[in-house]
Amino acid sequence: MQLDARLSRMLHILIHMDRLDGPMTSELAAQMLRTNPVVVRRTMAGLRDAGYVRSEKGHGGGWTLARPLDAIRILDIYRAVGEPRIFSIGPADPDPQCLVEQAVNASMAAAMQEAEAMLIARLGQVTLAQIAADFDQRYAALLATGAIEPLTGH
Amino acid sequence: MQLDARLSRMLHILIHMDRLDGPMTSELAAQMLRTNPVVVRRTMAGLRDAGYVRSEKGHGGGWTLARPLDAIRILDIYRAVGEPRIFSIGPADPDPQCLVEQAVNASMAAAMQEAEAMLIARLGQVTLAQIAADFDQRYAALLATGAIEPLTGH
DNA sequence: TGATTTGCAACAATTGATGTTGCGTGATAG
DNA sequence: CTATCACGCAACATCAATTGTTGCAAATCA
Repeated sequence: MQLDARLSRMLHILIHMDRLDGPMTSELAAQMLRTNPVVVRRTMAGLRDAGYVRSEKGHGGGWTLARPLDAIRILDIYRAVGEPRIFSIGPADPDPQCLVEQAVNASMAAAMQEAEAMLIARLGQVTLAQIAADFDQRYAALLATGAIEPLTGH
Repeated sequence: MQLDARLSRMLHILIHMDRLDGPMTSELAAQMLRTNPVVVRRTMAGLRDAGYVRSEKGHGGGWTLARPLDAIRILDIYRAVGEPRIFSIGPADPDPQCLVEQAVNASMAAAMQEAEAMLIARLGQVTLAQIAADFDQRYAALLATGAIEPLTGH
């Protein structure tokens, strides 16, 4: 498998959702993510169960934010999508008989747990509102250069 | 794919190689790793090219260490196996047009680069001799409990 | 009633490490 | 000199998890 993009995709969609008035359909989200509405529903299901978004069926239905962006941290979404595996490297056998292999695993696990703890801590410090603010800056900067027109979607 | 165990496997085998007098055949290494000699040769090829091991063909041939364990860091082996991808999570599109997605990517990349830098730093601080010393402690501890007999392979 | 939209199950596609087979090459023993 | 051993390498199969896709049921609203 290549990279697991579920977290990135959800962050992306949630910020768009915040800027949209009215619910966002899975169809629209899928277009933004260049994927399939089913993939959107499947991934978003975790966010709904965790209370970060709501879904409505039928006419005028779709997805809406259940909390403001400043009340959602990246870490919250990471957990809501099921805390996917962070590392693609790891031990051959997590609980080996061989004492050499046990020593190798212990050494690697210590280093990786430290790195993981740092990453988790970082994800807990950044809110989606901060990412949205970064977007606003990028948008304003592009406007200033004349590279894009005001009000032409992002 | 599940976990990429090439680094762990090579660390494991290199320490065994150090404790063995005479070359280690790919066949023996494969038994230790519960895999195939071809997998061993394929993965070990990088270590040979980087100068950490030597390989000899024919009768009495096999693999031997080219440096003492205290002159090999985990980081060296990580690089010798081709610096495999560390994270299994990542952006949907590494260079998106969408400014929202750019902001998301920037935020995630910053956190992940910090974690990666910490991991790399840790891997650069641990030598294989240190892991071997940890093994020796585990071995002595098991001997003391009477759980194993002296000189019965590990 | 019909159109819209989510919910969900089932299955195919994709990707990269890993597993496997086969053959060539070099080295050593006898 | 021949047989055996062991690496080198190419080619292909296997596996696992996300992603992609199809189909159908259920709910909502005009």
